[in-house]
Amino acid sequence: MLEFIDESWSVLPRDFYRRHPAAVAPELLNKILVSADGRAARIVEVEAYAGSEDPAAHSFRGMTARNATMFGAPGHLYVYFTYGMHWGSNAVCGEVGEGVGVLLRAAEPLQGIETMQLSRPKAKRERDLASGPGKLSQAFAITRALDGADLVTADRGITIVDDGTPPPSHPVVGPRIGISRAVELPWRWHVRDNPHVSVRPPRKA
DNA sequence: TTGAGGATTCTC
DNA sequence: AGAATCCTCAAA
Repeated sequence: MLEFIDESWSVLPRDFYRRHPAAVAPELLNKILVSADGRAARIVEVEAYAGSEDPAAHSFRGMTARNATMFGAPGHLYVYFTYGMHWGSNAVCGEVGEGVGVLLRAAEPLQGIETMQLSRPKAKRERDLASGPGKLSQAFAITRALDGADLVTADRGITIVDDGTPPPSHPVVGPRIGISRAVELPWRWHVRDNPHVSVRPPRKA
């Protein structure tokens, strides 16, 4: 099921994910999310969610029907639904039972851009395609059907690869977005000055 | 069974 | 700044 991966790309191995999400998250920057139908986008913004130690995590109060995937093996995709209309995509991290992961918040489209545009009819510009967790999921047509997909074996046609681009040496680090608890933890990382991150720099006064 | 709130996006 | 929109889960 890995025929759709470029020869020069290497799929991230299971052990890459088998760590604390705050360690995995910054290393996911500059990796590439790839789907079997030709979509590819460089990950430029991520957030860590740390299970029972993190009041902002879906998994903070233990396993439920919704977050069960988070408590499974690392390297799988945890997909959640929120605000009555949006999907969010995470890479499960840590060990089985920990309920930790990294939210993929934004990506820079590289391939299959026309397909992404079809999935995101409201996007006016390329930087609107995946510059937010809901947009990223929509650009890749990620819904509940992909919850639990194995990113390492690409069993459902989605994976994350390394094309040799290292993570940024000095990513921008700061508090997470859209949460009401544990707002102080600096668990959001993004590529500096990248126009595809979810929060645009404020215009100069 | 109920209802409050949500790891957001879009438009005004 | 406010609406959209419906799933989820804790509580009763």
